[in-house]
Amino acid sequence: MPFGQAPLVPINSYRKDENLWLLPYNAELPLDGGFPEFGNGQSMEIPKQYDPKEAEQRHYARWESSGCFAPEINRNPAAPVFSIVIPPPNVTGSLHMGHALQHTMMDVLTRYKRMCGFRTLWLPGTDHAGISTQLVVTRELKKEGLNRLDLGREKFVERVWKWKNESGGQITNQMRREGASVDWSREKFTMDADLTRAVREVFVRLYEEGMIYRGNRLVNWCPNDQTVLSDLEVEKIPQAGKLYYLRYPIKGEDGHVTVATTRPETMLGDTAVAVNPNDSRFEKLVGATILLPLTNREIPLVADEFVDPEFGTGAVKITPAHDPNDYEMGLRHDLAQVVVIDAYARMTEAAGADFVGLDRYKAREKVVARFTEMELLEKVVDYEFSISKCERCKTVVEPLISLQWFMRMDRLRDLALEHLAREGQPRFVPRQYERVYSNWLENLRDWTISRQLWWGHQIPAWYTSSGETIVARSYEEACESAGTTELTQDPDVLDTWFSSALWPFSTMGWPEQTEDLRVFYPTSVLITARDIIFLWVSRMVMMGLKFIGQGPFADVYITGTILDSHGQRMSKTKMNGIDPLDVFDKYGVDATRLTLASVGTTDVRWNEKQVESYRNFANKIWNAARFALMNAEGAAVNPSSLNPADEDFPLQDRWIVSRFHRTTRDLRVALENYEFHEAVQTLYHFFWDDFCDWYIELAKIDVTSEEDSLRRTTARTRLLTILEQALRLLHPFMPYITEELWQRLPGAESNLLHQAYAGADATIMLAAFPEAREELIDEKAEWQMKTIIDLVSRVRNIRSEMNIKPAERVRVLVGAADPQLRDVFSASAEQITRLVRASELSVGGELNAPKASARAVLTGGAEVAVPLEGLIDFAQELQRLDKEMEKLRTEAAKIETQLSNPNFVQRAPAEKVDELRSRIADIAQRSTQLQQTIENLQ
RNA sequence: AGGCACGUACGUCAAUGGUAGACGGCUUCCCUUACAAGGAAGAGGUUGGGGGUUCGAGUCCCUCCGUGCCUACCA
Repeated sequence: MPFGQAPLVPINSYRKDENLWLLPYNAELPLDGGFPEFGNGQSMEIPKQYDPKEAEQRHYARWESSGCFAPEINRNPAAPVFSIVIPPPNVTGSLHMGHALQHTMMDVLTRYKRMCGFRTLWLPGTDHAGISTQLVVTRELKKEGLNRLDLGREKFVERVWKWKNESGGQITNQMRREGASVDWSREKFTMDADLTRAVREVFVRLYEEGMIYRGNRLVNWCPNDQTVLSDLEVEKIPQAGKLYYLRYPIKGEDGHVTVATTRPETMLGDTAVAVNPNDSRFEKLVGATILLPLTNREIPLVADEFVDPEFGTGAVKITPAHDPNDYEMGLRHDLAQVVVIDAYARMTEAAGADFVGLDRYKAREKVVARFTEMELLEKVVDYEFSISKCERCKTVVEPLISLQWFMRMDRLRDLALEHLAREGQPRFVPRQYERVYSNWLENLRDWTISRQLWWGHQIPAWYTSSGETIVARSYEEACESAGTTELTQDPDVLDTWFSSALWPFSTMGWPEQTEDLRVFYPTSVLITARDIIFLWVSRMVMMGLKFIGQGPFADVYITGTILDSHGQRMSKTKMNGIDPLDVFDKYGVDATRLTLASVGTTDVRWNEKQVESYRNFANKIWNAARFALMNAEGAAVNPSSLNPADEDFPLQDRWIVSRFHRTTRDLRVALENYEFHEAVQTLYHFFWDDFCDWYIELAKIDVTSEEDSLRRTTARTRLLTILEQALRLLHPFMPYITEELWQRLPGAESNLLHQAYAGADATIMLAAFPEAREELIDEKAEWQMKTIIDLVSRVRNIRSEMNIKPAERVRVLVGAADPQLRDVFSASAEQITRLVRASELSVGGELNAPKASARAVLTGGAEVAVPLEGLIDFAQELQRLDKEMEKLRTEAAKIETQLSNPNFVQRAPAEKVDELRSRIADIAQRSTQLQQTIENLQ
């Protein structure tokens, strides 16, 4: 069971008002029926604290089974398309922070576009992960005292499938917990029959075009995993080592040449010594013959530009069979390749009778000992260099000459570079990765695609008894082509990344020209981590261009990395990983998603406090909804109630509508530009600051009125409607809590769905994402509210600074010369009175306050006074006003400096200059009034 | 060795070249019937150092210092 049933936890048992209200549906989870029924419009008891587990258990199965995730839910044939293919996690994997991060972003976009009415597909699946999976099963066998050779290939592969079917893919259940709105009906696995078919098709076509070939090359070999590795699967690790200076005698002379090496044991396979042709020290020696110690071989001294005269002794030993550079040089000089190390990193017979069978490191000691005996070891110095290790098992890789399959990359590379140059695709976010990507492509070398494993796509090449190679789509086709059934298939499998490279189109049915391929390819965006730009992103681009003729995605978004709290990378070996499932349990999925969505493209340290604050935000949403629902009688969600053209539209309503549309606009822009952090900030502040702190407080008087009036119903309707709209904005980020609350709102029904989903079950995930209506962004209302907020804040500041107890009522006097301003204050007098806890609020043209008052000057020139007869400490008040004055002076000084600079006035945009002028005017007016106030006090 | 990124409040991070912000933490006050996982009011910054471009630089350029990451065929 992926997510266990959470027990009901008594809420906050220490609290005096502990409530044990139970939701009507606690006894049974509605997993079988429709969406839970909530009392539409009837008042109901709702817990004070949000329990995320409740909602998390309730909705996912419902969404999935009612087909909400599948693009078919969209009934609009002309709908625009949005598609993403998931970077397939390893089938052996379990969810880690990196997945959770990427999935959150993909889900946010997918849910957003779906609500916008797009035909939306997010296609899930897993990767067969060749080596990892084979190792997992091998370990399992080991516990039974078996190894894979005991079973044989066929049985072993069967066993891996069994493992895959039983234990693989736990990550898919974890993704359900995340709320990922992927279309499970299209789930793929890289070794599914149809994907295997695509793999073979690609292999055969590339082979036929000469882009796949088999040959002997020096490759990276892992002596532990017994397989070849591509360059990208090898990691270079700096390491303290030694540099050995070995003397090689020169034939026919007394002298010797000294070479420096980090790997003395390879000298047994040397077939030359090389020097730089321009190195005068060795000029006479080029062409000489060297007597290679410990062997009976004579080797030439050759000249090659590659040799750096500055390094070591200027003379280099050449071992073409065991070093990549030497290999290349060997080809240039037609040198013999003497293989002295085998696949198990042991010395071969060619290394000589004294060394055969020795491990490479034992052989090293022995070579060094012999050189010492013969007095041919000149010196040994400490030396730091990079050593190549197998990325997976950390064994030191051995360069070996081996018969493998390779893919020529030159033409594919050119396709990708052209795609970038001509169409600017893929577009990388952030931009700088474009260069990383293109630089890598430019230096691309052939790709070793065969692996000596059993688990994977076996190479579709067969050999006849006479050694002929047949590459075909199937055994049958191969037989036909060979004219015999006596064929042996190549035992190797393909690099896992070969099938991954085809993922964006193989998952959509290619090579068939399917409807999915036509509709959903190319995909809209790829969201992934930067470490697979080369391994995966570039290869998908090349394959997509080659086989479909179009790049696989328009945009590539590269996420940052989540580091641990000390700034270290999270890793299994370091045991410093944070398990996203633990975070879900502790703070809820929605809060975790908000945290993750706030991670941009740079690395961030994991900060649990951040999750906690978003958990609090979820609770805030819950309680705002709780308030609305507790006061919902007689009202229901009604979008047409938010038309400010209607009469009787109080300031707070005009204002919140304006803020809402501004928020919607900013949010949409942020999402379209992948500015997730910006999007979250925008939502957070709209909901908490605008909606909760001000709108609800201002609307409270009407909404909670005892009397059943039209005014009350209207206020309630608007509150519910704004809330409903806000939940829609939040939904892509916080799918669970928004659905949970939405389902409870009276009037939240199928008529709110986007028209593309007409007829579907009512769910917020199919509700229309709000449109930003510019004409409803009301600058005047926002300015008016700003003055009210300013007034309220000033009075509160006075109360706080004067130590007036919260319970104590004060008189508040406002003087405003501007009649419009007076109207604004008067119209909202009731609300202001409540917010500043005043006994009385009077608004007049000028301020007639007793001397013993605390005062403040507002933006726009209004003044406010709080009479504090007997309470006021004049010295303290003076200090407070001085501080205020100081603030104004500092600000004024800054602006003055700018305005007094003739260059600024001349060259800055007029708009900017005007802005500063009006600000300075406002400050000047306030300063004058403040100064007057201060003088009156003295 | 090259390349890229980063360095901003006590912490973690934001800021199309135009008034440096958020969240957490901290101080003071408040269990005010949506929410103490809350409310109100505050304190806290020469944006790593130095130079330059610009009317104006956290932002662009140079340089130095620190920190990460990636690429590379110096034995």
